[in-house]
Amino acid sequence: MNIQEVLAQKVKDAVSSIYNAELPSVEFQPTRKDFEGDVTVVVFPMLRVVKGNPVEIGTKIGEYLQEHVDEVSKFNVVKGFLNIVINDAFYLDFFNSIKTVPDFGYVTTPSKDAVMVEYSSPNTNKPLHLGHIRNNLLGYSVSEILKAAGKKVYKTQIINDRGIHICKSMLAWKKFGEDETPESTGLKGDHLVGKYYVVFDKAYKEEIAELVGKGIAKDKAEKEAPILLEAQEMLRKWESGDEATVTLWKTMNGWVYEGFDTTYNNLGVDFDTLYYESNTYLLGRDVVKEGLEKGIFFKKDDGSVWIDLTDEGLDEKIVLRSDGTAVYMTQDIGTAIQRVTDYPDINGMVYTVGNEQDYHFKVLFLILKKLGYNWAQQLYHLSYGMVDLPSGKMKSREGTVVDADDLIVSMEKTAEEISNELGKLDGYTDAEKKQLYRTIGLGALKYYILKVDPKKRILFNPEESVDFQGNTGPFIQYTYARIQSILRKSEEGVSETITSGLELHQKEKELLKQIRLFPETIQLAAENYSPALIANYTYDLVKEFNSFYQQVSILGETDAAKRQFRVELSRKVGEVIQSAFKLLGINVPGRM
RNA sequence: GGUCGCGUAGCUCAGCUGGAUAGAGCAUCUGCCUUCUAAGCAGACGGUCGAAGGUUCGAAUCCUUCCGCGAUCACCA
Repeated sequence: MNIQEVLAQKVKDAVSSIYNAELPSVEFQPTRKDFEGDVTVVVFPMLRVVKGNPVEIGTKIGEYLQEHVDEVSKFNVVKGFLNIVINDAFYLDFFNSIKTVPDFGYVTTPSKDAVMVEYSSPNTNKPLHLGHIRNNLLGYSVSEILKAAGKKVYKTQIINDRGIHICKSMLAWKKFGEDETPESTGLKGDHLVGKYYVVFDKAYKEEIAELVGKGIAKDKAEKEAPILLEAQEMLRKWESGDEATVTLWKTMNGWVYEGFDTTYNNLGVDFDTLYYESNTYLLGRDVVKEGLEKGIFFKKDDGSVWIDLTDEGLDEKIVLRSDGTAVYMTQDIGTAIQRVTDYPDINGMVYTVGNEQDYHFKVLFLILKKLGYNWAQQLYHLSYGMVDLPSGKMKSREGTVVDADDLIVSMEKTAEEISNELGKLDGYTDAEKKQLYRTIGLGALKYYILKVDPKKRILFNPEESVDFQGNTGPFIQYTYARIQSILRKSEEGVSETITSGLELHQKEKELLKQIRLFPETIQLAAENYSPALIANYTYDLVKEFNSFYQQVSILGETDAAKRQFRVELSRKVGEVIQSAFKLLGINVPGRM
């Protein structure tokens, strides 16, 4: 039983024995820094059951607790708040119990149920940009958090590798590409293909302008521009399996995948399994037919199939076109079912997709529920806000995107500049330095994005570089490096002996309190699918440690038992920083 | 117009399952490196928590209305 449960029971006992009244529940909160105490009981809610002066009630309960609970050493009452001081022995016991636990905070016995987390899911016609970075970091981090909370996780994506937009790049390359390849140009494959996506758009716009110049209406010109018709023809050829088209498609997608792999690798994200739209876009049609027979869907006169969701406060939604072809929704229904078939232990899925698709997922989940899948109760749309620039939305065709690869490089460069300025890396080889710049640069970028509540939009200003001071990744990494430096200089290992009888410094106590919160923070982050909670937790821990570091001498302490304890405490803080950052996909350096 | 989300210090964000005097970082200013890494620490300055009502002993937090910003409401994905 943890201390809070003990206290809750004892408070109830106190009220029962003093006032002969039954408390339904006890409300706790951490004691504010301005008051003495570790945990605070709020007296006000008790007034419903116990009539009287809150201060007097609090005092009586405090006296009772002090007498009946070993861990309670002191108390004070301010207004209706009973502040309780927990004795040092309790914190030392706690520390002894976790000191050598390797993955403290993680649940290491995974549940039988698995959850599949989908993220990234790019189109294969252009390189990844900052928006994808947020998606990737969120999806990866939430996967790691769910794992740490005891879930079995499959990471996946659905690669949008077909469709008219893909044909546009293909066609432009075929017409204007002059057989360029990643090898011949030195361009990364995804960037090369992206270049032709832009080339297409330019040619398309020129054709429209030309047609409009001949007196054709603009909307008509947009539909009849020859290059667009040609792209549509190419899509038809692709769908009918035309060999030359399919070969070109395979070649260019191959370039893109190679490029994506590099970016994913640089970003440090990975996947357990992949789904390709070209394999799944036909899925779901059979399911829709079944659902039609069961009366879940209905057919309109033109043959298109719909679902009526007006009872749920939504509209009617199409699930199959009148010509019998699949829409986005059809495909997603099929893919979801396919995934559960492929991985029968799945009970729940997380879709990491921007909030512009909130409505789509609301509908998708409802449809799957109506189709009677029990796992449909466990679907979650990890909906996140867009990443905007000061100039507004990023648009790849207009070249206003922040390219993922460029951004990573520029973060590394900034890390290098700052490191050189500070000049603390004597004795590091060039390779070690390079590795470190990457760790720090990526740490800054990842933390910057993950510390924000997923559902909020992010305004990214490329002119102002991401900070390396204050509430940032590098600040936390720096603290970790400091701890490692202490450990290198320290002679002491982790002692097997129980630390007891020490009088704790206030800063030590605060650190132990913060460490104690780690397991529940992981659970909370998992329940809320929020890496931001982990980031904020880690920042608080690190701030507390730096304050401790500044005020209390660790290696300079002459009392051997105290020194040993402080070294071990520092080591544990370092371990928690590392564990927490692992959940964010951020590495920590031994020096910096 | 309907639906959903957001609005907290000059800027970027915490806090939101109701609790004490609303917290950090950046920026500005003041101290602290002959002592464990100053990417640090300590402090100052900075707020009608978008507005107005309501519920409550108590509201940034819950409810209603309004204002502002964004998204969405395709036989696109």
